Amino acid sequence: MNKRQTSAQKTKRKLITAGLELIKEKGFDAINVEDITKKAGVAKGTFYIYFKRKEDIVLDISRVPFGEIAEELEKMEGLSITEKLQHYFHRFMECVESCGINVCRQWTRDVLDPNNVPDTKDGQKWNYDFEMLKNILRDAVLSGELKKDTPVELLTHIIISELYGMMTCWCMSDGKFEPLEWTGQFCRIQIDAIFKQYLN
Amino acid sequence: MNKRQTSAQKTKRKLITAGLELIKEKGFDAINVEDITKKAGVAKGTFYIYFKRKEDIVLDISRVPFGEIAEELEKMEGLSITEKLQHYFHRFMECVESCGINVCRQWTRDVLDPNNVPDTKDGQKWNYDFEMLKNILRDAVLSGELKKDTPVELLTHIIISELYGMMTCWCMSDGKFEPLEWTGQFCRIQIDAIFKQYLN
DNA sequence: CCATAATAATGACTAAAAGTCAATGACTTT
DNA sequence: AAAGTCATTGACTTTTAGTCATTATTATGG
Repeated sequence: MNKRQTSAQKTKRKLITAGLELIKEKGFDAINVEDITKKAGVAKGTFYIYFKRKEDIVLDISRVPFGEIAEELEKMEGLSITEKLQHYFHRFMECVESCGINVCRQWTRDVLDPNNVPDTKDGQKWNYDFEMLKNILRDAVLSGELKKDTPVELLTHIIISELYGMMTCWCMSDGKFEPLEWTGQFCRIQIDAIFKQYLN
Repeated sequence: MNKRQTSAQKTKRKLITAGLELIKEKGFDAINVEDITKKAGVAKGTFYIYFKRKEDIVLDISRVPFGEIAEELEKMEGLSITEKLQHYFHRFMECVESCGINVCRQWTRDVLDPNNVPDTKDGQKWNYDFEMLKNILRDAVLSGELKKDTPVELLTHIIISELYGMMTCWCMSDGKFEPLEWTGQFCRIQIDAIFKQYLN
């Protein structure tokens, strides 16, 4: 990587860091693009080199922690499908907690309309949770862990629905409960109920 | 009700109708306040007599169908708690479908931050689903249908999380599945799993 | 090492639209 | 019928997202 690419990466990182801090503290609607660039120590126009629209920075902010979980899950070996999902739920809510309610709010707002989510370099929508979870379920079908007639696509939607449901509800309630307590108490039950009929 | 009040009510209804049609068709972000007032046949300023902010109209738009369900549920007699909730899930998704994806998207965006949700005349936040569901669960505890140590508040959050999870997921997937099929296939399972340990 | 090309960064500027408010006149009250 | 109330208006202000011609910096190649 040459000097130019390094400094460009550095600038983007400065924007993401500044954005994260400001959104966490004040909320997305309460700040403007210039607040972010001032905090990052760059000019306003620079923001639009790295992000097409103001909202787009939130996807990059959350891609850092949430992207890690997806990688973890893909690497994981020797666990049952339900154990894998329980782990995923737990880590997801850990990220929700660490990102904070304002970031989660705006993130959810963004992904509600996939047309507003820009493709990344590798041509995937941010919401690659979906493809990743679907692959894991499909593998479980192929390996015989799940029955052949398992409706993989629908089940994937249900898992996503559980994850984003928890997050949405947490935001709506203004953070009235502990995400991790929640997953601890109910994830197992929900996942077991969903998969019961499809486990071999 | 005198002539003034009647005409004011009529104007508000015109705005809500115009707003619903435009948002359904084009999406909330793609229209502006003047589009709505033009369609309703009033001046721009009139909008701000009835709604503090542009977003606020969406809450009134969705309050019509979703408010009805809450009333239905409160009136319902002679049903078990799980039957009541199944009915609620079903009706909720019926409303989701009839409102259409653009309205649901903006509605979800709005309620994600309760601070942005204005109180209604009766001093309640829009999200009175929560209070209503909590009351139903509390009644079930009092009547002995549910155990005394049922964590009513937490269970209410979980039900809300299931409802809004389905809706969020539907919006995220750009309407890739049928909400009613979904509830038909999975509601009973989810609700049974959640309540199993608390039923007497 | 210098000339030229390529790219990153700048910040003044434009455009769009949210939200305000003083003025108007239709309706209500006394 | 005079005074008062309140819904309505639309021109105006304000805010801010997003653009773009220009400048600064780094890479390239003869």
